[in-house]
Amino acid sequence: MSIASRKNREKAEMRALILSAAHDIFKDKGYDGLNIRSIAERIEYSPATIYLYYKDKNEIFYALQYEAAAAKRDHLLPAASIEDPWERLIEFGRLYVDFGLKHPDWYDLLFLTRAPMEHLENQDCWTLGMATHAFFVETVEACVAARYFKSTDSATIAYTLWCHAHGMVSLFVRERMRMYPAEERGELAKKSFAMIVKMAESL
Amino acid sequence: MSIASRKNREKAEMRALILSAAHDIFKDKGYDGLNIRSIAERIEYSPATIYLYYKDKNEIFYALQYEAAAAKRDHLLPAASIEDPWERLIEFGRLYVDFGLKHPDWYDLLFLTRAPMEHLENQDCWTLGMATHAFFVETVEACVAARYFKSTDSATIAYTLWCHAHGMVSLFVRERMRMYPAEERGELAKKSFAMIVKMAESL
DNA sequence: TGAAATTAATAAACACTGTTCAGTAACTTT
DNA sequence: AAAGTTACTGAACAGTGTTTATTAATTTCA
Repeated sequence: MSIASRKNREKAEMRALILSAAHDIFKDKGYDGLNIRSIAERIEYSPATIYLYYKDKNEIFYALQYEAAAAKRDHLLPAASIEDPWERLIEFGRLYVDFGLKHPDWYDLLFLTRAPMEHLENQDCWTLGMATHAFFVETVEACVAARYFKSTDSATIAYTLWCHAHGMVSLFVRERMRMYPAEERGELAKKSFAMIVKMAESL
Repeated sequence: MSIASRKNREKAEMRALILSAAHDIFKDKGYDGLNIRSIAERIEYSPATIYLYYKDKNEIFYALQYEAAAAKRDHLLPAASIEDPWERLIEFGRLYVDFGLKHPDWYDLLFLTRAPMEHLENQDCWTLGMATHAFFVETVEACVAARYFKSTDSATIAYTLWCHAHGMVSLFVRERMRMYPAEERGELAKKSFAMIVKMAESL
C-alpha cells in the first residue's frame, strides 16, 4: 500500500497548498480579493483542479475559519495560566478585544461574515470556538464560585461581558465608529473596557 | 418650463419606483436575492435602464440604508417622549434591541454589512443615524446631569451601553449564538439587558 | 407642421464570479 | 505492452455588475 499512502499524502499536501494560497490571498487582498481563480493562479493550477480537493468555495472558507479560530485561541492562551479567576477574566477580555482590533479580518471571518452556517456545527472550527467559549464561561463560573460577584447567574454574566466586547470589536471592524475621530477610538475602547470591568465588580 | 418640470417629476418617480422594487425584493429575498436584473424584471424595464437613474448598485444600497435608518428612528421615537432621562434611556435601549431582533435585515444593512462606506458621511443615511445617536448621547448626558450616575464621562457611558446592545443584536443577527438553544436566546437577551441596566445603576 | 435635435430605453456585449464536464495526458495495474 | 485508473485542464454554463452602440420616442424650432 505504498503508492496508496503516497497518494493520500499528496492529496493532503495539495489541500494544504490550496489552503495556504487562500490564506495568503485573504491576508493580502482580504475577503473580497479571495476567489477560486486567484487561488488557482497562485498555485499554478487550473481553477477546475481546486474542485478535486475541495467540494466548493465554502469548504475552503470553513478551513480558513478554522485557522482564524486557532489564531484566536493562541492569542487568548496567555490568559489561561493566570491563577486568580478575576484577573484571568480581565486578561481574557483584554486579549479578546486586542485580537479583534489587531486582526479585523480574522475576527470578521469568525463573527461577522454572512456565511452558510447551516452545517458549521459539525465543523472543527465550531468545536474549537465552543471550547474557547467554554473556557470563558468556566472562568466566569470560577469568579462566581470565588464570590467575586453578588450575582450567581454566570451564564448571563458571561453573555453580557461577551456582548460588550463583541460590540466594541464589531463596531470597529465594520467601521461604524465614524462619529468618533479615528485617533480617539483606541482610547475610547480602553475607557469602555475599564468601565465594564468596574461595572462588573459591583455586579 | 412645464415639460422640464414634468420630466423632473418623472425622473423622481422612476427613482422611487426602482427603490420601491429594491425594497420589496430586499424584504422578500434578503440582501443576496437583490440584484440589478431582479429589480429590472420587477419594474418591467431592462437592466440598463436602472443605470439611467442610479449611478451604480451602491447608490441603491445607500438609499435602502436610508430607509433602514428611518425605520429605526421611527421605532425608537416613542422613547423620546419619556420625561425622566433614566427611564428614557432604558426604553431607548429596549427599543433599540427590539428593533434589531424584529428587523434583522434592516439592522444588518445599517451596522453589519461590509459596504463601501467611504462616502457614506455625506449620505443622508449617515446624517439620520448621527441624529439618532446624538439623541442617545444627549439622554445619557441628561442622566449624568441629573446625577443618575457617579461617573460623569457620558461619552464612555453611552459608548459602553451601545456596545452591549449592538453586541447582543449582532451576535443574534449573524447567528453566532448557536451554543445557546434557540428558545433560550430571547430570555437570555432580556436577562442581559436587565443586568446591564443594573450595572449602569451602580456606575 | 415637419425636419432636426435631444432624450429614453434597450439589446448585446464585456468582465467578472462559482462551478461543471468532456476530453486528454499521465500513471498504475496486470 | 495493453488495459484500466487517476489527475488535470480547456472550454463552457449560469449568474453577477456595468457599458455602449443603436433604436425609438419625444421635444424643439424654423
